[in-house]
Amino acid sequence: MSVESRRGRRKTGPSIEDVARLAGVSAQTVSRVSTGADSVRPATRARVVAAMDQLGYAPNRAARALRNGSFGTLGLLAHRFERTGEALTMKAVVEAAKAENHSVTLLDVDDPRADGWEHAAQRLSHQAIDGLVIIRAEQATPDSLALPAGLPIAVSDSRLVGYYPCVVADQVQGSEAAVRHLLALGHRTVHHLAGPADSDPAALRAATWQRCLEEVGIRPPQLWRGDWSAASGYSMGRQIADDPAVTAIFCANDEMAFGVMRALAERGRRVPEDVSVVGFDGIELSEFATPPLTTVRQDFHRIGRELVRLVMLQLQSQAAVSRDRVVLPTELVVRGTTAPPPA
Amino acid sequence: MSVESRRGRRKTGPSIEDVARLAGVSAQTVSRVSTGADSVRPATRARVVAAMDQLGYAPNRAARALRNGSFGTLGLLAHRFERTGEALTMKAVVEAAKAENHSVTLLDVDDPRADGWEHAAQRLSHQAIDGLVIIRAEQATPDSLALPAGLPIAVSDSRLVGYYPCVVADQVQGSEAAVRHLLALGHRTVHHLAGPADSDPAALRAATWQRCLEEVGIRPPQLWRGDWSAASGYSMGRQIADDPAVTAIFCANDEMAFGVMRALAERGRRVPEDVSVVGFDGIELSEFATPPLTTVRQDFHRIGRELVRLVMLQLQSQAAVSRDRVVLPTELVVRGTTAPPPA
DNA sequence: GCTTGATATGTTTACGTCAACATTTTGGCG
DNA sequence: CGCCAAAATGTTGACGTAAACATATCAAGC
Repeated sequence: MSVESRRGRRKTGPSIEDVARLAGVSAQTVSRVSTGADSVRPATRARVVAAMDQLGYAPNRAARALRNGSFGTLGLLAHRFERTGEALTMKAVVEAAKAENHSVTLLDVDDPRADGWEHAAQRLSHQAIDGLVIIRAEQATPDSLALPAGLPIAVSDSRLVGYYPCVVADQVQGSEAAVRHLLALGHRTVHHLAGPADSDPAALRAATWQRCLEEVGIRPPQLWRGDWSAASGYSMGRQIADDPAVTAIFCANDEMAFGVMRALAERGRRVPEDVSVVGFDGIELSEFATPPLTTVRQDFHRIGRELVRLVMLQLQSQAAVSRDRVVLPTELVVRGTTAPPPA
Repeated sequence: MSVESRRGRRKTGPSIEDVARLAGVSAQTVSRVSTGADSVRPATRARVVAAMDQLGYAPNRAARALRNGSFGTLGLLAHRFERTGEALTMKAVVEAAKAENHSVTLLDVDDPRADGWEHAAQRLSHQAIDGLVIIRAEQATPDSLALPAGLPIAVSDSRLVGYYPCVVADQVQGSEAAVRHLLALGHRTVHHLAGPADSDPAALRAATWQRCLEEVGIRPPQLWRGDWSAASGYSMGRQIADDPAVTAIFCANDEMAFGVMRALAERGRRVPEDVSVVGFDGIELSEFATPPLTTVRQDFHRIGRELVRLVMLQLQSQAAVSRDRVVLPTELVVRGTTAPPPA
């Protein structure tokens, strides 16, 4: 039968019927073999399997999804997932989902500012997904996401925390460790290069930095703000580097720390002899900066795994899952960019 | 009706029938509105749309896929897609697919060495995809991928090139530019830190490096081999740095260049005064290394777009697409890590 | 060999959608 | 007003699968 004759449909592979005919059994028996279930005599099973192999049969997922009402697919909503942290989380999500026999469909949001999230949410309902993982939905607010009711969801750091089951890294602990480490080295104050204002983790890191200083009676200096990119770190760094009073900079992520370090180098200020720098995230390259970057490591892999766990939990027990956050520890990794201030 | 009563299926949203009933039309009319097609009187259309909104109707994608024989989904097969190059390509693939109204499903391969690709290919046939994009399938060979016949495919740099429609960056041109740049600066020879032996792009870069040297009568020195990671660059770099004859290193990617530069710094060899370093890829952070890394930029975004284009081409015209490769230019970006050799 | 209870297999049906075909309504024109 | 083509809407059926139910086959005990 030609492709055209089939009412405009694209050709599909051999069906369960074809296998049944060849194996001399009913379609249902083939289905039983295919789902691995139930009681099928070994001889029959072998015949069916042989027929499957011969025809190159593979179950039609659309039909299965329609029949079962589930797709075996999780949606992954993110923007800028080419960033290291997002990419690592994503990787873990895919792995964890695979362990649960689910695949992952990427849902991109190009410009979250311009109603991108709404559009993504709109498209969502048209997607074939059983659950949704949202990572770093920075500009998204609970209202802006008109999510289908009953769709299992888990979110990572973002404003959505508290509205959905969520997984967060311990921003506070990590930021405290970073600031206190610098103070313990003898720095009179610590400057902060924050992430964008609409980012929840950025706000948390900045607030913690401020509190840590105030707790020891230091009035926090002017806060600098970047957009997570190394380029923004560089352009801010050029300004920061001109202030001789600056001896310690806590950057809200590693990329910006790279930018800052380049700016410092260009201004002839040595790291760590003249200025100490701390990053956040613990990306692979942070270890291979010159000198290696002191940073706060987040376990992105575990974040991804936990996100999937939360979604699968909702998927399996219809019951609602606690909206409390799962908090994962962070860890200060002291390397070569921090030292006591110049005498 | 309760969820349980529905024969164990998970609940699905309102169906086309529900909308039809509420709007007082037939299901087919709702379908027409939903597909945007055909002739529906404005008044009728409005009634249907209102009913859709009221019920929060969204077409069931599984049913649509079953009916149409297509899923509106592309598969993206990769391993280590947390790497910068892969992540950027992926991002472009998702964007381009979205422009074609397709979503992207991630297919991970954990350990390509141990029959990972076969498994991935196996799972593939169980996936609900209309086409497949393979990026950097390093260990995969055409034979190891028992891909469903007739599945539109496009591959990026890998051994699969030549077997499927493919998109590659111009490794040769980029590598030539890098090596010749170093020679032009006056270096007596150029060392090479290659990628893993089973990588096609790595082999191409190494071969081009070798040829460029031989063409000007230089006998290529020992080749060093890493695994793309910064850590491998570092450990190789520690050995390379001990050889005082080394004044120029062409690294097969930027991450390894970072590792090499840290190793050089630890050994007290200055970049670029004592040793020049060139990377490959042009990742964001390369610009913010200290000093900024001279590298060969690849347009990952364009690679991703082209991959999708090739798949969509096959999807639309049943005709087979040329298996010739689409070659995209690369560009040497000279920054701060290259200089004439020490006198 | 016959009954019985278990185990293996077959038959029917519905999942939600949309192409094809059938039917009704609309509007233009004599 | 009535006729007819064109436009709008309705009816039917099939896509491939698997649950529910129905039937057939089997092994064991008497």
